[in-house]
Amino acid sequence: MNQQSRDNAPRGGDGTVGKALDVLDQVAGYGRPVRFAEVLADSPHPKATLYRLLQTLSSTGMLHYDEEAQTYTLGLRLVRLAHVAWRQSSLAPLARPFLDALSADVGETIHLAQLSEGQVLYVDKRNATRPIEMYSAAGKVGPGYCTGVGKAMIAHLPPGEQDAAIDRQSFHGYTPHTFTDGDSFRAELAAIREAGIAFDREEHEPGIICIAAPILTETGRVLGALSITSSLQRTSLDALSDLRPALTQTAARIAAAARDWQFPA
Amino acid sequence: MNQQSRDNAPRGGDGTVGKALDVLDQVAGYGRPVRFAEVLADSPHPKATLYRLLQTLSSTGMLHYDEEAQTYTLGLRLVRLAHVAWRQSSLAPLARPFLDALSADVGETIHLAQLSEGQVLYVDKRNATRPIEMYSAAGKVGPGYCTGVGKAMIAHLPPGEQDAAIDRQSFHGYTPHTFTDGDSFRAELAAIREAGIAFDREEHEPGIICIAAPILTETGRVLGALSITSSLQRTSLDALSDLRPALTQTAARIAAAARDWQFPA
DNA sequence: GGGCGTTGTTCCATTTATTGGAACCTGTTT
DNA sequence: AAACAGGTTCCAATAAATGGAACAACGCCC
Repeated sequence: MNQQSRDNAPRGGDGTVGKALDVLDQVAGYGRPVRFAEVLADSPHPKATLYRLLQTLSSTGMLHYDEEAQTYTLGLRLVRLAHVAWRQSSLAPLARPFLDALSADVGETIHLAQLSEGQVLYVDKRNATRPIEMYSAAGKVGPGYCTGVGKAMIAHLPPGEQDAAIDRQSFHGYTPHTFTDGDSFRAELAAIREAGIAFDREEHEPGIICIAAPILTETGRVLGALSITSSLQRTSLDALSDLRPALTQTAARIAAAARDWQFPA
Repeated sequence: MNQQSRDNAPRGGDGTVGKALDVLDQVAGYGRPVRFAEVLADSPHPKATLYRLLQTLSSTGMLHYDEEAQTYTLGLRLVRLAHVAWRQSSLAPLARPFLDALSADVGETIHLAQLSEGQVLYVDKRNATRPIEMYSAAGKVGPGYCTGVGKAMIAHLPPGEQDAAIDRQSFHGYTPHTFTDGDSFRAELAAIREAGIAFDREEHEPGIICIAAPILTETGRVLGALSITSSLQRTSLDALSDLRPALTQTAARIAAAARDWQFPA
């Protein structure tokens, strides 16, 4: 919620549908029921326009209007759609056994992420102590420019998409180590592409470091990224680097599984 | 997927946004990557219109277009939105402890459902043997007119919404016991409202029976429904009826929790 | 290798929906 | 009673969606 409002810059732009979906994102951003006036205050649209957008979204089931409380909440139609989206376009169901194996192997926190609108969407997670509840991890969003997984994915994007992704970054300085401008970030991306692996050197949270590898198809397309995260209190970047073989091997296995598993039809 | 294609009649209708969302539903309905021509074949829209609709949805991140395979899949933006929708407008997170208690108490399969567009959306589930994986249950959709939870919810809808919900039913005869027309269904609804409880007498699947109770606010608004399901091999409707107190008590507790838990803000 | 059907994409005048300023309700406060 | 804020409706100007048809890009069969 805090960093979401900072890094979210959806600007779907395109036509009426884009505007409607932006409103949807906005309502989602509150994370709680909201009244018309609240939405209006944060909206670029005039009153009547926003009113009808909300009405349209409600009548289509994407939003739910609570007449008692006069508030809008996200609709159940979204949950329905997302269930399909999850199984269909997320690596999580497929990668699960590989994550389990890696987790048992290295015993550190593991993230599986994909790129959504230039941001990092965590689709699965493993914790050292005990596995964290699955759905709570799915759907969490983080910045792309200062996380290991984000940098690993953006670094391996084709040039055009990479530029688009960089344009979407907000470059907020979370820590002294955060890249805060496009130029130094591009240099970092080049280094990552060279090395085939990305590090998070306390760029998002102080004391938190990680090593991340992209998950790529045979043709080099970015499917997602995998990371092993820890803290400086427990380990060091050098020590994390020792886990690189396990990490890249798991990433390769997930990529292979993704290739074999298109269309059971 | 099988019964989904039979009972799905979203017809969001309203304006351009409604059409776009219908296309989204359609793509979701395939449950796999689809090509343009496939979508076109099942679409009421002319080629050019559908083309731009898909383009718009892709550019907004609701759909993802795979250039390699030339296929459309649901986009990750949906997963992102749905995560919020799940926590915000689903009873599941709140009802979880009560479901656990009921499950431990009665030892039968338990469903927690909500009404979405006239259909039943299962938002949580407990199994007698061992708890089923949570997310796989969330998002599953079933018919409203031949499930215990569906009938319990529709029976307690205010008249206008009830009519709208009945209009959305497809009344497919799954079994000899299924209600297949609006009139007999309305009579059943009246009986359910009278009794305060609904039974599924093998109306959806042969041999499967259940007892279901609505979850209502103090003002009588339908929040969802709760059911205990079993099979005729293991028990009977009479035996299930004995569980009625446990069921209604749990439903009441969930309703109370929902009342207390609006806006922690 | 040249026709030829299939699939996907673009064009553009017509049609239709969206827009937003302003007026209008409705319940609440001073 | 009057002022007020949050909601809702109207309607002509405006911008977007529409879809028929023409166009491009393959792959396939002869």
